[in-house]
Amino acid sequence: MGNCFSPSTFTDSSAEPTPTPLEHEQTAASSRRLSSAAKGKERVRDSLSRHHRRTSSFLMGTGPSLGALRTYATLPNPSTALPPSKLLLSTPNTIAVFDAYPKSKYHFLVLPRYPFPPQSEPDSNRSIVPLEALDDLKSLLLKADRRAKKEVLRAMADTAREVEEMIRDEMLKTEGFEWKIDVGFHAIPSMKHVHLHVISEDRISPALKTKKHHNSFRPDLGFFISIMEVQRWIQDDQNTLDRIESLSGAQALLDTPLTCFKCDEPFSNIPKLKQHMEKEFAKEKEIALKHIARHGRQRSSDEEMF
DNA sequence: GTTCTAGAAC
DNA sequence: GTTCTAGAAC
Repeated sequence: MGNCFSPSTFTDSSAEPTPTPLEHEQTAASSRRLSSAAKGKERVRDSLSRHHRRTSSFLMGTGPSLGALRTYATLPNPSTALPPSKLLLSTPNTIAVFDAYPKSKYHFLVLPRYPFPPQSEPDSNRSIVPLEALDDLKSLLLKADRRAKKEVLRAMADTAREVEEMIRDEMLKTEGFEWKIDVGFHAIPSMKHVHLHVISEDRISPALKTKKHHNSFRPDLGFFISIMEVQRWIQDDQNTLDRIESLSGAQALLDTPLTCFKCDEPFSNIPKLKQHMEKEFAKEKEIALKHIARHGRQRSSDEEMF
């Protein structure tokens, strides 16, 4: 696997800079300003409607960054269309991609593909869910039938497990020990197309810059929802509308005061928290490496991981 | 989702 | 004076 897996390459896979033709348009417009008042008004109107189209496309998640996942998920052949710097793996029903702005040392997204064929015929172009049901978790809960929900979530969970194994291999290679990995959804995502985060539990990354970043991945807060919890909702037939209401109410959780989610220590700003997370990781690594030196392994064979 | 930046916090 | 956050723009 080599360094194609290393977090440092994540930054290479980050989204292309947003093209900004606005400046050019304005220059061209101003050079013609005196030629004709009527044409001038026309240009202003054009420019305004272009601006509106662009703004609304961002809000609808079809812009260059907010709509990227939908583009990936609907590719007929992701492994030829996407470079290895973006695509980790693909199956008939799912793909796993590098998060363009990883919030930990390892951070991937698992997406259901569309069309999403039934497991019985993986090569068919038939989809057991409409595309609208794959907009986000809420849409999946509302617009897919129970059987399809379970199938989509199971396919995503299976791929997430595969991604976890790859991450653990890499952890062992680069740090000499393995640490926890979280698998879950954001209650309120900002990118279109339902995506499952597979993220190592260290929160050490240059792209983690704000309180909201940190809070949105806290495993204990409620904004980050483990896939096992979502699968329980469906398995136990819990009221879908109640679950969706709880998702919508999660926005306020992001304003929770900054504390280390491992030891609860409060911090007055992000740089201080980031320093602390480095220390937490160093401490965890030291303990794990000592344990391995003593026992020849990180966990005993009859013990559950973590 | 990120970037940019004004002004709050220090 | 510098650091940092939060809100608007994209």
